[in-house]
Amino acid sequence: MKLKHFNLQLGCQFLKAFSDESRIRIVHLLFRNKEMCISDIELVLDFTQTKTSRHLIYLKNAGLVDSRKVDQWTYYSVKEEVSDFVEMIYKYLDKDQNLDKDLETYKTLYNNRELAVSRLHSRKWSFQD
Amino acid sequence: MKLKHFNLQLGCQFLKAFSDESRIRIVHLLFRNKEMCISDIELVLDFTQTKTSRHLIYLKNAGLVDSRKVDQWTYYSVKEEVSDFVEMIYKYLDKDQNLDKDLETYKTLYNNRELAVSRLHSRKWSFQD
DNA sequence: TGATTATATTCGTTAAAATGCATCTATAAA
DNA sequence: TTTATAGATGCATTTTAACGAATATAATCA
Repeated sequence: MKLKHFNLQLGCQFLKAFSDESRIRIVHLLFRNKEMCISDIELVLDFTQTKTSRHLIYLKNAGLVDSRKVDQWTYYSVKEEVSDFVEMIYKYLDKDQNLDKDLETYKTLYNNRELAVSRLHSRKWSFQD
Repeated sequence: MKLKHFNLQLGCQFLKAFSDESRIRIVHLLFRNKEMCISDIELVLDFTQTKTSRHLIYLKNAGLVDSRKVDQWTYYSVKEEVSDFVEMIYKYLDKDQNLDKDLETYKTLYNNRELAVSRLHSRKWSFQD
């Protein structure tokens, strides 16, 4: 954690963000896959668009994630300043298999090129060629 | 953490327990002072009786604390099986000074013999003598 | 036994959180 | 320019959480 002004309220805010199972699963995906857009998270976790978008905005307001816009997609990622905190949390939560299943689902969809990020990555390849 | 069956739901339950500032302060006191009764926690944190009792029952149901009855007092303590988890949490939260203030308040009241636990301890001394 | 003290619980209120449906906006593609 | 897609948001609903006041219970003490 490289946060300059850490206090009880902020810690409480972070922990509140992790008090919801949906958000735990979302942040886990972001943490393992670097960045993801709303529609891909929807697909992997089988959440509605509203639910997914709202949780990501919540996480952004809580100071846990960043976002960047690429064409019509908004890619979210875990903020660098809180990566220590997030890593600490998942050191414990990772013992659960359901989180692994989410990663498996992600991989399958990614390999089948059903995710928006697949296209982003192949675009990167063509830039590199 | 020496929990045999740790899973996402349990982790979520633990984190939910820490999503409330009052509970963060309560568990902090228990963690640092080994065990405390409701009335002492009330005094130190300036909480009402109802509020204090309910949060402790919440924490007990969540599997984070144990309780033992001594005369008319109920002493609560952090469960041994989750002490690793709790320690991890406070490794981050301890950066906040407000938690220190609570400990100071405890010490002052303790030294002034205004806490029920003071009497419990002096009873222990007399047993040892 | 009656009074006191510590804690739990019942009842009711208020606030916050989670979520869906429908809609709006922005961007890209046809 | 129309159409399609991604994402945000307004509105409404349901659930959950936090909390106080009053009361019940249990144990101690005079």
